[in-house]
Parts: sequence; C-alpha cells; structure tokens
Amino acid sequence: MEDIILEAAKEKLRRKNYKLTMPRLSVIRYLAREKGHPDIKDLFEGIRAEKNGIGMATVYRTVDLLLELGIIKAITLKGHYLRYELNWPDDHHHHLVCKRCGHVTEFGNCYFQSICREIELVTRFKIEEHALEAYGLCPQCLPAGKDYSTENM
Amino acid sequence: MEDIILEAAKEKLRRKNYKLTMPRLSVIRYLAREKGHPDIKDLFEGIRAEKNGIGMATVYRTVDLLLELGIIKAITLKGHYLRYELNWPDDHHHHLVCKRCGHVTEFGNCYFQSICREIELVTRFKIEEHALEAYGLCPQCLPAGKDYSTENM
DNA sequence: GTCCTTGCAAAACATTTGCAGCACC
DNA sequence: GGTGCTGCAAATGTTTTGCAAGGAC
Repeated sequence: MEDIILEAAKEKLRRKNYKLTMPRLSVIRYLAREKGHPDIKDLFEGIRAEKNGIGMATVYRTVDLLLELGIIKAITLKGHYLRYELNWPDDHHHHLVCKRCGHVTEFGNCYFQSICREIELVTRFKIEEHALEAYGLCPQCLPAGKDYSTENM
Repeated sequence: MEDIILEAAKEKLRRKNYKLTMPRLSVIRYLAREKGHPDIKDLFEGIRAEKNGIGMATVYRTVDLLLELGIIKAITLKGHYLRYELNWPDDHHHHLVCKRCGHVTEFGNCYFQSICREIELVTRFKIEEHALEAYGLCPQCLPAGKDYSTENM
C-alpha cells in the first residue's frame, strides 16, 4: 500500500531532480501511518518525536514541495490550519468534521459532477476541481437517543 | 436592503448588551457595499481608507463578534485567508473561485441536502452545515474559443 | 456615570529566508 | 567537488493581549 505512494513519489521527485531525503520520507510515512489529517504542527511534532532533529522550516519546505508535486494534498477546514493527506490516485472524497471533538471522517458519495455542467453554463466558469466539507457531530459526541434528522442547513 | 441587515444586527447586539459602534457599523457597511468577499486585510484597508484611525486589532475583534452573533459568515478558500460576507437570512449558496485572478462568484444550485441523509446513515454523523467550493477559470481568464467541458475532478 | 469599546504598543505566535555545514551523487 | 538539502537563527508577517483614554447608552 504505502509502497505505491513511495514509488510514485520517488519518480516524481527524480523527474525534477529532487532527492528523496529523510525529511521527505518522514512526512510521507507519517501521513501514510496517521489517518487523522494532521496539520503542520502535528507533522513537526510527530516526526520530531520519532526522529529527533527535524526543524520547523524543513517541514514547511517539505510540505510545499510535496504539494507542488501532487504527492500530498491540503485540505482547508473552517477556521483551522491547513491539514494534509496523501494524494492517492483516483481517490475522490470529501470531509466530515465533528464540531465538538474535531475528528475528521471521509465520505465518497459526491454527486457534484452531475450538476457541474449546469453551474458552468450559468456562471460561464470552467470548473476544474471542488471541495465539499460537512460539519456536524460524530457518533461519539452525539448525545445518545437523538435521531439523525437533517435541519438547519 | 442594507437596512434589513442593520436592524437585525442592532437587535442581536442589544440582546447581548453590545453596542453598535463605529467600527462595527463600518464592517457591516463595507460588506454590504463590497460584494467581493474581502479578507481581514481588505476590511482593514478599506475601512481605514474611508475613515482614518481604525486599528487592526479592532477589525479582528469586530469580525469575531459579528461572526459569533451570526451577522456575518466566514468562508474558507484553499490556501488563503478567511474571507467574510454578510449573513443574509435564507441565503444558501456556495463559492466558485477563479484560480488565476482570484475572483469569487456565488452559485445557488446545491443538491447536498438530498444526499445528506445517505451520508448520515453511512457515517453515523449528524450533519449540521456544509460548504462547497469549486475552483476553475472565470470567463475573463478562460482563453477564448475553448469550450466548457468538465474533466479532471 | 457606568461599562463597554477603542487604538496603540507590546507580546505571542506562525511562516519565510539566509546561510554555513552536511550529504549525496 | 558541485549541487541541493538541512537545521538553526534571524527576519518577517499575522493575531492576540494589556491598558489608559474615549464613547454609547
């Protein structure tokens, strides 16, 4: 699993004459291991904990590079720092965020493509990508006994 | 038009013993006038230009308060600062951002409610709100002669 | 008059840059 | 041995806080 990403990453780096160095490897490994959509500080602290000596500046530079090469993706959630995840091929999903504990879950059902052309005709934009985030309460934070009705959207 | 928001704002402020002061009024007026989804710096500079003397700290505090009272809303776009807009009642829309010039357009077609319950059943979350952002090229930035086909999403 | 609110300055925090030394072909 | 990469420290940029003075009610 992780190997697919790693091989693809090596290839993308090589193609632009970048090296697969320890910090770069660490960031990819960390993201492959931690499914929790860490932010830049989580990355820094997590990597520093396992392998002392990495600097904050290096994490910023590494993340920028991996983003640019499409090896990782950034997700933007309401009022928080950017969070990062690996960019698996053909993995189209969105995020569901618990307003109480902050836990992030992924969901795949996305019917945006089906209305995309309609919006393109109305706005005359050419749409290239999109992001959808839903906010609510996760099963753990949801008081027991309440049902799952949809309102206030 | 603007009066509706202003009256609602006054009422919400009064109810919590806050006053309708000049900076608060300026932020509301600025957002009513400028449709361009300004960020915090735009607000600061725009307001300072018309009425000298406002401080950055005040803009931060004002925006926080107006957000808390639901008088304005924040929108989170990829890799940029938070942007703000007035919170009109019953106005459900999303944003379409030009990747080249940064221009933000609104669109109203949103069929997320119809799949919301499906996602709630799968994830066991209770969904309370959502945000959808689309990124692409606006008509001005789109090279002439190209068509509006949908791909790479 | 009483609080709340403000602007300014300073503090705290986040991000970027410059650079000498290291690591890897 | 040349090139790119790193960690550190310093510079820069952003947000928050403390506080005395001013303003809304």
